[in-house]
Amino acid sequence: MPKQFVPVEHENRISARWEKARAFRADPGAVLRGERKPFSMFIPPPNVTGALHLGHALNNTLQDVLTRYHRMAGYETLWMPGTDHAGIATQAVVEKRLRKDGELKGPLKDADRNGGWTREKFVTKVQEWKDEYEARITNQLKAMGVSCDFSRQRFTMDPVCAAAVREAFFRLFSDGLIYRGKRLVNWDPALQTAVADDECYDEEINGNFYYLRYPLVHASSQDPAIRTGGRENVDPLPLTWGELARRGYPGAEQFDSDVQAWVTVATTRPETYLGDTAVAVNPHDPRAKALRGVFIELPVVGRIIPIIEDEYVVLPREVAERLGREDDAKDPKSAFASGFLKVTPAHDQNDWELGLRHGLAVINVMAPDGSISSTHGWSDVGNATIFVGKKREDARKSVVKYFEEHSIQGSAYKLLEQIKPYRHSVKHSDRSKAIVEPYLSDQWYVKVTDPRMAKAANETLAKPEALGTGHQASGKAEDTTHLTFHPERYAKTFQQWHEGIRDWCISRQLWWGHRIPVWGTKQGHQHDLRFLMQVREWEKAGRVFAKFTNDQIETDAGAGAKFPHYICVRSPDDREVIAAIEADGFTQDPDVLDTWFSSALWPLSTLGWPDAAAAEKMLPGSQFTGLLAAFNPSSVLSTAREIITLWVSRMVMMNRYMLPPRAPGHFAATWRKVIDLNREEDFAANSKPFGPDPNKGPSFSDMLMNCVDGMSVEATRLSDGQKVDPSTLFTTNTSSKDLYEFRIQVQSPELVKTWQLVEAGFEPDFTRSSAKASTGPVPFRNVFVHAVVQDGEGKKMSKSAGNGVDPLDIIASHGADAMRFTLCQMSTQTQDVRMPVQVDSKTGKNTSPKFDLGRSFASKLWNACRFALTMLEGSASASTDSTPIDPASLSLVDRWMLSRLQRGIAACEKAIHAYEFNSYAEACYDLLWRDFCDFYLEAIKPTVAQSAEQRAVLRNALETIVRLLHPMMPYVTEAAYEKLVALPSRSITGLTLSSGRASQVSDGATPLLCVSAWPEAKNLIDEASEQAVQRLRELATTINQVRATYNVPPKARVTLFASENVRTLLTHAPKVVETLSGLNAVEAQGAKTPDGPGTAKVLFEGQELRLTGLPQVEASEGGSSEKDRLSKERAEISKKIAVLEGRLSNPGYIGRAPAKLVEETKSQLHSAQNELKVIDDALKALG
RNA sequence: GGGCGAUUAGCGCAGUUGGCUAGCGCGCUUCCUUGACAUGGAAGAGGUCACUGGUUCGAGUCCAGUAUCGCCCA
Repeated sequence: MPKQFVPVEHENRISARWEKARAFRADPGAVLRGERKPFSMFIPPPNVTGALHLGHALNNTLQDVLTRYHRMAGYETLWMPGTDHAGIATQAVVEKRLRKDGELKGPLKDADRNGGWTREKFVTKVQEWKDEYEARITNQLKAMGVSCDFSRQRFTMDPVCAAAVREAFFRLFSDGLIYRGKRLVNWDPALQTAVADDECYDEEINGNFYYLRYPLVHASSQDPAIRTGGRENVDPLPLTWGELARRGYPGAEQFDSDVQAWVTVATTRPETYLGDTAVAVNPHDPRAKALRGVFIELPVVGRIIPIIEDEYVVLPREVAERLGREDDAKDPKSAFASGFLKVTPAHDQNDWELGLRHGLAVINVMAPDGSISSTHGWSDVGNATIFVGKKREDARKSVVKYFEEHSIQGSAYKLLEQIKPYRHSVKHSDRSKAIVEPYLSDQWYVKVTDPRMAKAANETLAKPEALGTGHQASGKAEDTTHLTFHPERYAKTFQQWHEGIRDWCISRQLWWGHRIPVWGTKQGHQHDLRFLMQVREWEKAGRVFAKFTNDQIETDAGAGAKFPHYICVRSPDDREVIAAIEADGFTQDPDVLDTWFSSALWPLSTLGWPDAAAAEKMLPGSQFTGLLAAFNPSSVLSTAREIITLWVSRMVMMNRYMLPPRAPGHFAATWRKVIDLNREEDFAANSKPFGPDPNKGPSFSDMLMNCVDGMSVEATRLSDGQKVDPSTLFTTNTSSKDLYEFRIQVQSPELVKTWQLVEAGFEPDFTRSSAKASTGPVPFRNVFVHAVVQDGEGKKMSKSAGNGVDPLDIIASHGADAMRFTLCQMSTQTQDVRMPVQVDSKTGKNTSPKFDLGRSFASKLWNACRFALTMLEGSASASTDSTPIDPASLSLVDRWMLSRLQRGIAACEKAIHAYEFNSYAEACYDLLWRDFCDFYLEAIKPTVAQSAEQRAVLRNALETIVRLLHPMMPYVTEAAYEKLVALPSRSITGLTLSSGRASQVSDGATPLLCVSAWPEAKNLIDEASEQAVQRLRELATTINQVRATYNVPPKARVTLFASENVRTLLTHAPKVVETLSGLNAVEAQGAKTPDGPGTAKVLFEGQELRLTGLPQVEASEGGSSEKDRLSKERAEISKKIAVLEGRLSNPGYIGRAPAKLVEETKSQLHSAQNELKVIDDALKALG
């Protein structure tokens, strides 16, 4: 074996072995035939926007630990890999790259200015980017050593995923859960698309509060102009300060009574005043009463708008204080507030809501690029054309300038009262960095506020008492509708998210993504009646779903109904429908779906939903059959905190909505298949028996004729929808030949193996409408939320901050195992973990000293193997005995080692089941380093060459440790296993190291560890041995302390004079302490025990032993350092005695503490007092 | 604004139903290139467990409040 473990010499080679053996390929049949329990996970698909970072490395390491552990523990494991198309992010980076290369000029979607970029051409370009990064990400994952089933890798825009998106959209649309809505959205004026909240970030900017004076006028609320926001036929009369004073307006007297009065609004965005449709005042404001029924004439625009009262308006601080409203006065905004709020429903979220409450008009004054525009919903422009066409920033300057240069009519009061600097946080778009504009636009929404969505998601948190946890063996009723969070507290985040959820805007004005499968017409389109009747027919056949604002199409359409129509087309391949509706003037919606729409379907689409057979046709050579039944619900989802709201929620809603409820047991309750009895092969195939054993299984027709218990079968003739008695089919009666849909209802899943249904071509029934309730399974039973990796200062790692660490750099410098061990080791239950970042002076790359720990640990394992191998190889021929060794026949240290192994196995299992990865790492560390290397290897050195039994224990112990470590450190353990497995072995009763599936799943070389079994131990715990070894190690430490005190050279041997009691202990472990503490002999203590220079007293368990053969140092020197040591020890013991005495003198303690504890305290005190006495004697002897 | 987390040795962190004389790794000091491993070994220094109260025989641990830092959602 080479002296060092050099990761690069093994990693690729071992990866290739795994790949060749197809070691990570999941077999749904093994689950559905009941051979193995399933363990499945869906990878949170990384964005193809960029390469993986350390956060990914952490998450994927933890997932791999879970996967590899369960694979070894005998589960059929599927870890589904894949990537996400990340619509807006990827489009933005590709646009940026094209601009940088000079290939793209002007706005992408502006055909006249973009240099000939069409949608198709651009998508091809993005596809290239995606291919590049998908490959890069896959390579990174493989370099990390993860055991994904790469043969099933998916991409959210591949044909299989696209089919799922299409079907899900169609169903939601048909069920009324997708609608078109006009709302304020976060608008990115640079990319010209709606963006989600999570695609925005807040950043503080230096802005201003502008104080604008709005002149008051008389008007009537009956005036149509006010309701519509127009100004026609209105000739408003100015309202003067004199009038306001008479109305009781505080402070009105200080102005000339014949001057037109005004109110001052404070705003950070003066340019939006063009779209104001009201001014709001707090009803508690003393000025509010006097303003009732008063109107405002917007300068330049001339629009007449009302003054409304709403509690939302912040009171100015001095007003709030005068009113005694302390909470209001504390609001930092109150320092800037004028008490009057301009209301622009089309350009501010809060104003939008105010507008809804007060029924205000909504006037959009901007174009999609953020410039002021009179063609996007603004008609009463008046004299404000001077602002039209200006960009937001320019418009702001112009408006301010105008207000500064103009005054209230007939007075010297400027329209601009003042400007105050104001620092405030503003939403920016993640992708373009542009300031987000709240923008009124038509978008598609999923009605997640419907109980079938949000409520159904929250219902998963209520844990049914009777059901077990997710991983229980089948046979009992299994819980498929409950979700458990780890750590538990995140359930609250999940729950509160759904309680406050708003409908989900799913349309994005992008080119990269799933095109929305809806065709629409413009308002006023004239339809042909016969065409509309045809649409109805297609709708009945499930090929389209049409939405009309009025459902009376037969009558209205003929009269040329004037409302927008939308038609959702179910299949992208339905050329007939698409051609017909396009001929009628329908065009497909240009927008694409939010990326999360396809991500939400990830647990479905990756498993071939909705149609496994169709998916297999799309990808020749692929296998989707049975995947969904076997692996959904999956076992656990491992993800980051912010993902709970973004992704977890949506997957839960979709899975529950789209999938049929599960039968008690594990699989679907209803199974469906369409058979064409016209076709000879269908008839023949389905008349035969089926199942894993063609000779034994019930025949298909038996099943159909209700001959199998626990099932009921119904058949429907598709041509006319008639129910048919299944027992009349599959005869030679030619009249029965037709297309039939068979539905099998499984009542007792134990009686019929799901696999038989799958093999017979049945699928869980996904066609049944789920419109009434969501009762389907959760997509995963557990959600594990991992910590966020930060840098040493607690800052988020990011490229721009330059504090990111690239996993590939760490793999190159330390090895994948070292990285993985370190990540596990630091993965605690807290929210954040810190990773101090340093720049490597040699490579200039970011790294962290934390990874040294992992490298040392891998190295330790390698060297332990090397030593063990020299011991085992040298004497390999000595024993060919194959009978298991009885642990009782073994030596003390061997029994101790076995006992530690059993505890180590249990500790690892407990930690992994609890998602406590740091505990798992720690358990491995202690077992390998502290127990196996520090003690066991040292302890057996004198005897192992002579003892075949001890060599067997050594080999078994090492192999156990290698197996325990494998999920965390797959490469070094696999490499070590290659060496170990070549040696003959002899088993030990109670310790099982099974070869698992290594004989079936192989690359033809030595058996692979990754498909071998997790170690099992029983009846190996040996308290007595553990106690004895504890004593031995303490004795060795004590002697070493004395040696250090007297500066005994390491090679020098000393002699121990010990009591009978101690010598008995030592004989149980011959030469162990001798080796650990450099003793040349152990003698009986007695009258002849040497004393004086060259000797020292050793205090052990309250006894005084003696060491001789120490260097003849100056008595004073050795004595004084020994005195220092003893004094210190005395102080500690005294302190301990004080504590223990204090405790025992407390009557409450004696009375209330458990008796066992009190006894323990007493004996502790006793031995402490004993030790103190010995120390005092020793000190006295030293003078 | 709502929710959550953190605060323990110079640094990074454990400490899961209260029993602790508070541990681990790195770093630091002294010594050792002993035959698996210097990516190692032996010995050692270093802490009022953020603060203030409370519950309890007993609090790093439970409760209330304060401070600081951070995250998520608005």
